[in-house]
Order: sequence, then C-alpha cells, then structure tokens
Amino acid sequence: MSKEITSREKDYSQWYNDLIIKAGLADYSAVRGCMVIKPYGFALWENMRDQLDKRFKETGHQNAYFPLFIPKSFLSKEAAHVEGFAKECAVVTHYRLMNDPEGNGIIVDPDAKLEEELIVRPTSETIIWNTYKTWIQSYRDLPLLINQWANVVRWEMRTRLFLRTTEFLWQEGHTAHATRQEAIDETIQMLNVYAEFAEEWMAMPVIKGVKSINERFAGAEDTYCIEAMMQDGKALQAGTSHFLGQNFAKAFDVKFSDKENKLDYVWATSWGVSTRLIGALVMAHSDDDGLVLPPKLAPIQVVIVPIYKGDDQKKLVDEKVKLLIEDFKALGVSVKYDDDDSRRPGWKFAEYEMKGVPVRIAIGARDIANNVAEVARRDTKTKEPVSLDGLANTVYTLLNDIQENIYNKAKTFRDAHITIANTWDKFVKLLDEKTGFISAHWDGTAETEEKIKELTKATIRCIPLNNIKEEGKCILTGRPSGERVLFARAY
RNA sequence: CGGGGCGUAGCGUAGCCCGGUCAUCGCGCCACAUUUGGGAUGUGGAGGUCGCAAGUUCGAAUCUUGCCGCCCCGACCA
Repeated sequence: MSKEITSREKDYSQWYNDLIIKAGLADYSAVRGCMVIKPYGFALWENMRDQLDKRFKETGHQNAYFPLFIPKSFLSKEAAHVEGFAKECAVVTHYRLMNDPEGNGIIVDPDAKLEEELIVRPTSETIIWNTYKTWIQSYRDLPLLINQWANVVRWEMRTRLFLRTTEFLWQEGHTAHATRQEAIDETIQMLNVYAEFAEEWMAMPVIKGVKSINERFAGAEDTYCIEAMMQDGKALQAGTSHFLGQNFAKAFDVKFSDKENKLDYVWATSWGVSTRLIGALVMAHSDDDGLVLPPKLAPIQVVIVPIYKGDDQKKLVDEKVKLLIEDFKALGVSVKYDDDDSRRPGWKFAEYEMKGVPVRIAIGARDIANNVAEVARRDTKTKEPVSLDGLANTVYTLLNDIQENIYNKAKTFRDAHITIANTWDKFVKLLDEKTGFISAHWDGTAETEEKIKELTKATIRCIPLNNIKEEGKCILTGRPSGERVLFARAY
C-alpha cells in the first residue's frame, strides 16, 4: 500500500488534502497559497466548464475577455465594492527589473514606477462597467449578456486547495438590462442554471436562497446563492448570482435612452462559479478509498483492466476489448484501456479507485471463455460478472444509475442534517454535536447575525427561496421573526 | 496577524535532549529474472549542499543566534 489517505473520521481536512494530492488533482506550488492544477484535475474542470458554457450560451450569453489589470482608481468608484475587496488585492507598482548594482541578483528598477498602480483583478465589475459605458447608449443595446472565463487573484489570509486559493479560475457573467425586473429575472435565471448544474451534473443537492446583508456581495443589492452541504456537515457556497441594481451603472455613468427618449441608468447583474466547485465535488461524494466522481463529469467514465498470462492471452483480451471500446465510443462514453504491462491489476484497481473512475471492467481469458467481464462500480464498491453481450449498453445504464445513486446518497445525508431549532440551547448543541444546517428564526438584524457568529462561528447561509412564511421568535433575541433561515458553519 | 507543527534522497521518515564510522529505514526510481483475478518477489544499482547564513568547537544534521519557507487551527473570503 503505497498511497494511504487519512480517514475522514480521523481528520476530515487532512483527508481532503490527502485526497486532492494523491488522486492527482492538484499540487502545492512554489508560491504561497497558489496551486498547480494537474492534468486530471484540469480535465475535471474542463468538463464542468464545457457544460456550464453550453448552458450560458443556451441562455443567450456570449463570451468575451477583459484585461487582467484594473487601474487602481476604478476600484474606488463603487464605495461598497472597494470596501469589500481593498484588503485582498495584489497591486502592480512597477513594470521592469534590473540587475542589482550591488550584485545581489535582480531587483525592481526604481525608475520603472507606474504612474497609476494596477490592481490584479479580484473580480471584473469595474473594468467591465468602464467598458460598458462605451457600448451602451440606447435600449437597442440592451440586454447586454456577457460572460468571461478568467483567472482572478484574491490575497486571502488563509488558503485551502481548490476551496480558497490566492489565484483561482472562474467564470463571471456581467449583464446589463433596461429594467429592474429584467435584471432580477436574469439573476434568478442564472441561479437556476447553477442549481441545475450542481444537481444534475455534479450530483450535489443545493439549496437556493438569498444572502443576508452581512453576507452580500460588495456592491450588490441582493446576492442569491446555492449552498451545498459537505460530508462533515459544513456548508459550502457553491455559486452566487448578484442583482447589482444601478450601483455600477451610477458609479461608471452608464445611461441609456429608452423608447420615450428618457435617460436612465441601466440595471445590472453578475454571477460566478469557480474551481471551488472541484473542492465541493470532492467533499460531497468521496470516501476513505479516494475520489468518487459523478459519471457525467468524470474525465474517465470507464476503465478496462486486462488480466492475462502470456502474450497469447493478452492478444485474446486485446481483441475483445477493441470491439468493446468501439461500442463505448458509439455511446459517447469515455473509456480508458489500461494495458500498461509495468503495473499489476491490483495496483490499477487501487489507483482507479483513488481517482474515482465510476466503472471498472476487468477482463481475462477465463471471462472470455465464460462470455462475461467483471464490472465493478466505484460508488458502492461492488462487483459482479456481466455478460459480454451488450456489455457497453449495460454499463451505460449503470453509469446513469451511479449518477443517480450518488445524488440520492448526498441528498439523503443533506436532508438528514437539516434540523429545526427553536431554542438557543438546542441550536448550540446541534451545531456542535450533529452539525449540518440549522433552520431557525432570526430577527432580521445584522447585529444579531454578528452576535451568533461570534458565539458559535455559524453564519446565515441563506434565506431559502422556497421558504414557508411562519411566525416565530428569534433564536437569540426572542424578537419576532416572519420566517426561518438556515444557519451553518461554513467553508 | 495570533496559536500549533514541520524543514534530512522524488515522497514519507530515524537520528537531534547526551556533538565524534549516523547519514537510518520504507516507498518510489534504474537493470535483469520470475510474475500478472486486489497496491508482486528476488538480486544488483543510482540518488543527500541534513532549509539558508553566521557562530561555538579539533570536530556540527545534532549546540547557539538570525533569517527563509511550507503545512495545520483561527480571524477574512468564491
């Protein structure tokens, strides 16, 4: 056993780190807080990206690309925005290096100071709205529906692989609309795109909701989010969609003439998901033997391992597998035939379990004689002989079953860990002992939310969109409340 | 920035307290052979400025001082 990972029970966060490294998703880098995304991890991201991109285009958006650098002055044009991001910006002050006259390698050339410093984008609202000013004059220019795939930098104090790195990859949609309602509709539409993607592709149930004022995006009027529950009961914000009102239009003076030739500021949204989703995927489904990937996103959906003694048997297996691979390709299933002779089958079994490949097929001379292959599924770790006749079709169905099964498993866990609390004692006890989300009444004030965070480290994850109105008393202050909100400790 | 841990071969480690054949072991790597249905075995081999720098000493991985880096926990956040 060359690759042991820490068990979830022993140390959940160590388990997570071990898994990322040992499954080959990412590596630590020479730069603090920055990671290298390895080919297997990037393949996973590409699959997520491609699917999301398709959905963005289906909903009328186009991709574009805006600069990495933002003039420092842009950031301060929207007051709440600068307040939210100023503390975590990387700043470019010079544009040239030179040899140290004292011979200590290379130094920053003091003569190469920039007139105005450039910020490495932590998000692109400002540079984009500065551009939109020149693109929008009339209602005929609206709606403007743009997305960009990019990297951003946020100088976080503490980082965690995929969940919070200094640099990360994401997409950010930035749209402009003629009316308030249209912008709100867009915000909700994209929230729904995210939720459907999380549930149908990542097999990860999410709760759609709206953020409290404390948790709102810097510069937004409303922040909508999808919240997922990890296996340790902590919450992970998996995506956000912001209704920006006219805040950025006013900050960057973006006005349009409507049909009656009246001037008004445009209405805006922005929405994003990031490589954090990979962290969510890992923590939602994986186990102590490694990753468990949903078939719809797995870079390798099926791996075939040949079992043989000698060249004759190998040749026999090769011939069968060649036909099988054609069947899989016809069904659009990504399949890998691992006939690397330098690794033994047992090694391969363990390796592909670590990498979360949903289905493994082992096939040898004995199987061929019996017209079967051994089919093993990663999610349940069960295996059974399956007829070679129509094997690809059988496995295709199995992949769908696995997708459904891991979703159901995650949902059962999630639902079992959403608990109602009506007293402060129960609230605290649930947080510490049962973990998960707690549905409780809150008096609606930022002070109470702050106080609860201070006392328990739990925050309001969201006010669920499908909330039932219900009179009650705030869990902390006893003041009246009109609906329950979800509290949890979060990543 | 506070608290904790760590830095010895590609990875993981022993040695450090008590300076002197102490650079240990496992995995991995290379070659050959036998193997191949759950992380193979044997034989041989390669690989190390003991994080960096000063100091103490006849002698430092080991003691002293300074510096650097990384990881974990917390505050901040997608």
